[in-house]
Amino acid sequence: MVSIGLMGSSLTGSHPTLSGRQRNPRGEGSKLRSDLLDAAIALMATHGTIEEISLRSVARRAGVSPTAVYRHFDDHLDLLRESIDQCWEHFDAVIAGAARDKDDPFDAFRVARDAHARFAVEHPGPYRILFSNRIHLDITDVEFPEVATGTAKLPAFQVLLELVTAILERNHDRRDPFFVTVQAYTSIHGTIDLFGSHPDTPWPEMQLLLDSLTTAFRLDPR
Amino acid sequence: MVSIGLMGSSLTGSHPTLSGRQRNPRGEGSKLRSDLLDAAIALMATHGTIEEISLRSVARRAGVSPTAVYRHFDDHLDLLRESIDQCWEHFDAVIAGAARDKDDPFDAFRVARDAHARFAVEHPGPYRILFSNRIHLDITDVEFPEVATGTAKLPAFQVLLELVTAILERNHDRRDPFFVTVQAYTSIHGTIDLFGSHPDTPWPEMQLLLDSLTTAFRLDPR
DNA sequence: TGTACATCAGTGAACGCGCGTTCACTGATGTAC
DNA sequence: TGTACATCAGTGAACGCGCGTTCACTGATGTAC
Repeated sequence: MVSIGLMGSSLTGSHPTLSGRQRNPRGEGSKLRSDLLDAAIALMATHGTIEEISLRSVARRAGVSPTAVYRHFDDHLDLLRESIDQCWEHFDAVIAGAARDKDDPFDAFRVARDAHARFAVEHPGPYRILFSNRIHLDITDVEFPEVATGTAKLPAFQVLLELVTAILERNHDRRDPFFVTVQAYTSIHGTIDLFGSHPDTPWPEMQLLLDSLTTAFRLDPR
Repeated sequence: MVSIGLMGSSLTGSHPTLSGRQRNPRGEGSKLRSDLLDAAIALMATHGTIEEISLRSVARRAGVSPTAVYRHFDDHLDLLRESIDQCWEHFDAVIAGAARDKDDPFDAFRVARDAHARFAVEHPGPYRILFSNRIHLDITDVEFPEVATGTAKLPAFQVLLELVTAILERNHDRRDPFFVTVQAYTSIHGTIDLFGSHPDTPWPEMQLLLDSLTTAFRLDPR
């Protein structure tokens, strides 16, 4: 197993409704900040939509009054934004952590790919919030802007890109690594997303499907 | 072009805020029903999330008082459910309509695939609402249940399945048509979804990507 | 060593808002006699 | 042909709720003198 730094975090859903909370000692007020972020991420797990996560519900979950939130965040939106950033960090750490152990790029790719899928299966709420197609709609009064999408800062994608580059080199394959990575990345995501959105459809085994995609994109050793 | 039955529907975003509406004549009260569904779908286009579509906003959009909604729908949830069903019908009609014209299964597959992508690009809000991974979370008090997912009634998928079956037969390809269709379907969806959720990333041309996927899955004539 | 005070980590009441839903109603129009 | 009445397509006021945010506050704790 890999040290991914989210054991004990609320992503694992371990501590449910921490109430009976007592005031932080002097100088450690910023602990509430991370408690609130954890609470928000825990709520992602049960809601799967940012819009449903209210400031008050986060405060409630953290065992604190709504007004306390304003000591650490500008407003509701700021709280959500920071929570999502934290969630991305978890995700990226999982992918990068999984790949780090393997020397062989073929192994590393498979492991990273599976880590991506496992994250999505184990944390469907956060995954949905991170990835789910929140499109730029040309309206002016957007209350929930494109918090999740950020400009091209996709460390998990970068990891895959490096691995694919190494694989193509090993295979003396002249295809464009970026293009192939996009193929792989979108396929992995699409598989996960459709499995999640149509759970009643009798899909094939996900592992089988992921393997078949890797083969179709010629990312196996040849 | 294909007759897909959504010209003039609010999916096209044509009529903006129909107010100044006057009472339907006797016996035609059910016109309001479809007006309300149209209004709801129009709001999908600007919101991209069911949770943000309130009963009152739909009524407002249709130029009618909130209480009028109850003449045609049980409650808020019923209204949303029906709207989404209507939206699925639009989508399925687009895919089926696109494929119907072509005799050659290779052509038909490409056209259906592109129609899927075009729908997603042109109607990102509805597409997101239809497809976006609303996972079954094991909580009891779900206010917005799995309206979008329905059990395996995916006519658009069925269309692709038939085309892939025909293609494999033509190519004397012994692979399982269902499995290959899943590969193709998830890849198409994944591409669309990631393009939508990371619009700032400099992805390759979508058409290029879709073609490359078709090739990778060996769905071209050989 | 004692005490005044500043700082820190919060709380609690209150606000205006939009929401889903209820209830009693209005007023035009077709129909039975 | 005239009129009473039922039906239909809605309206408008009111409710209780949770929300984001504001404001003034509380009470424990460290620190300066």
